[in-house]
Amino acid sequence: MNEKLCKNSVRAWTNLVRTESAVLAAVENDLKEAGFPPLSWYDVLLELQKAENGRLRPYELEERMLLRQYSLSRLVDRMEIEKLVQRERCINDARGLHIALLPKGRDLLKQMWPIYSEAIYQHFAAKMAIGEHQLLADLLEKIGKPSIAPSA
Amino acid sequence: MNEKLCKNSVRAWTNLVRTESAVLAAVENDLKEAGFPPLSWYDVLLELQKAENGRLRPYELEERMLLRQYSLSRLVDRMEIEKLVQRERCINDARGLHIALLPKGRDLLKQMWPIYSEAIYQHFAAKMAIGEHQLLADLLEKIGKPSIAPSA
DNA sequence: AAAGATTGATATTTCAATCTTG
DNA sequence: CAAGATTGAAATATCAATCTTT
Repeated sequence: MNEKLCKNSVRAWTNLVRTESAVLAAVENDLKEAGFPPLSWYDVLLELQKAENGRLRPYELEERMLLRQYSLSRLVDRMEIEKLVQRERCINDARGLHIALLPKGRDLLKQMWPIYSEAIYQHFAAKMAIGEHQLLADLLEKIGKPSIAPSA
Repeated sequence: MNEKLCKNSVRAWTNLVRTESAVLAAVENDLKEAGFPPLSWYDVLLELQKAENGRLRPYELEERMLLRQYSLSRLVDRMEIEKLVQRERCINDARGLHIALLPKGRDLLKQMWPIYSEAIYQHFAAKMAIGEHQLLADLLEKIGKPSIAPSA
């Protein structure tokens, strides 16, 4: 152990990594069995749909999806081939692009949700009591935020 | 949404995936900056150390680490090259192997823990209040278990 | 045929440049 | 030079087939 970490901290950490991995694999598997692409594709489409005008700059997508630049660049390559999204030159800043959601991408989003939501329910939500969903959501949100006031 | 999923269920799911990904990336980054191999190497070494005689069958490691057979096979290849572990023929069952922890692997485990535990503390444990560590650990454990009595 | 494990071919991710514009 | 984005080469992960033993 470590002077700063108690048994429950380590147990929480281990469970976070193992549980996420197991549930995510189960959900991805359900999507694949239904003939759908990976969750990362869904995430791109969803972020674009939530955005104003159905388009975002690559760096905005990277921030929201926690991806590296080069990962996203190649993900967009594949999605562009399938006509789900489309790169567009940016007017304000000639260094940049917009990634735009295409109709086929909007359709895929709609088709995937029934399978995806059922998988989330089966492999994740159904395991907890009602109040625990909010409890878990709040706890995890806390972990994502800075722990202490940023020092100079 | 979906008739079965409420807003908090979806929020919990999203936070689980995003938070795990962000914290894991931060921890992996600290290990790499200290010149250490990825966490998956640590996990293999730790499971072997916890096991009787410091050795396990590949399929036992796969179960404990949630890896596919072929992933582990190649992971062990790399670790064997570094003399951290060693494959040994299995006496009882000639189809199988044992993977044995070597002294160099035991040392690496010891050297990595200070960096690893500090990273868990900084990026994860320090974000929560004392009682919340156990709360989170228990909640996540629940999700890993079967939801209903298995039907026939 | 099933269980334990590995391997060839392919897809994806990662690192380290690279290119273009602000 | 820094920011936005991409790319070649190398590392890793995945799928499907394979091999050996039960």
